[in-house]
Amino acid sequence: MYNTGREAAVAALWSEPCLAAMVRRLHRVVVGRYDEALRRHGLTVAQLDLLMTLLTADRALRSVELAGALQMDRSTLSRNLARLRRRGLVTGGDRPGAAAAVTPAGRQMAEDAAEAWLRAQRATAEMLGADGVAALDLLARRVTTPDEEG
Amino acid sequence: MYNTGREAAVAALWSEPCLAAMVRRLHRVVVGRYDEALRRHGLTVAQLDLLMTLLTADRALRSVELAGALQMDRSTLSRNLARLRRRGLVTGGDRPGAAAAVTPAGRQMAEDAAEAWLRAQRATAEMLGADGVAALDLLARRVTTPDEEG
DNA sequence: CGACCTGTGTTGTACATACAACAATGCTAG
DNA sequence: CTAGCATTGTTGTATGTACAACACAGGTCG
Repeated sequence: MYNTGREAAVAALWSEPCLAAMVRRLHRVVVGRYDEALRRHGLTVAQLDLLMTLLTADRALRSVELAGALQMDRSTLSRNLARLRRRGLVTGGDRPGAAAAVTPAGRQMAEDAAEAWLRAQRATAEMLGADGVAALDLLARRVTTPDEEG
Repeated sequence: MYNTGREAAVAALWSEPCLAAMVRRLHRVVVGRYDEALRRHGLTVAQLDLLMTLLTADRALRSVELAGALQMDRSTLSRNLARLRRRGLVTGGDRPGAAAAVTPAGRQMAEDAAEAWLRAQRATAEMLGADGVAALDLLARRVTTPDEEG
């Protein structure tokens, strides 16, 4: 008999829940909550994440390092950074070798959004449950590439 | 002393890892893997998910039901569906009350992609580990709204 | 029968994301 | 000092996502 691979794969596709589908659903639900909470502060959770990554880094980061830290594509980071730059929330990072930095205005924006962020953080933790938060921690570690810097 | 809320929130923002940031990172890494595996078959994992949701549903679904099942916005589903419709992979779902259905071509596309999907599924399971997969299962359940149909 | 309302799908706009291709920078070798 | 070259940032294009606002049924009530 001629088969195997394909038919087994088709059977699995029909019967096994797709891990990516689970991740996408989780993403829509969780990110949606944060974005809703942050909306009136004029930030998305993606933008806040970028700002906080820069603010809490132990040194100034170039674009490529920031992209590596966040495990996102250079081009994605370039556009995210450009949006914040246009609004005066970050400077630099727009030339090879130039580090990016959060401006005082950017820091102010982040701090002004802290309360809304914390409400979303708490509400989400409650939705997920303590074991859910632990599960997410585990997954985040599993997908995080150890940064190779010294 | 005057404070509390705001300063505590700012302190938390600086010290607590953001759950949404973890979810976003997980999303980028996992979905990226599936999309890469599926690319040469002309499908994204989002599209495959949509097709399989329709194919495995126990009855024909209208757009609003499909959006509910996937917990995504009506407008998002409308565009995703429109892309597949333009390629002849689904029909219907374009008028209030009209159910959407996968065409034979759409089904063929999904089945042709099954092996690539399964490779990504297995590789991802290995990356996450058995406990990671269980963790993701738990999270998916926690964010899934029980559909209220009867 | 016709005028509303309600629910459903689409469209305008904006953001997040990635791949491919391009541009700009800086280093290195000659 | 200049010509390559590798690295890094941007841009073109496409998808996925959501909110607001609009368009389009279908049902109800007068």
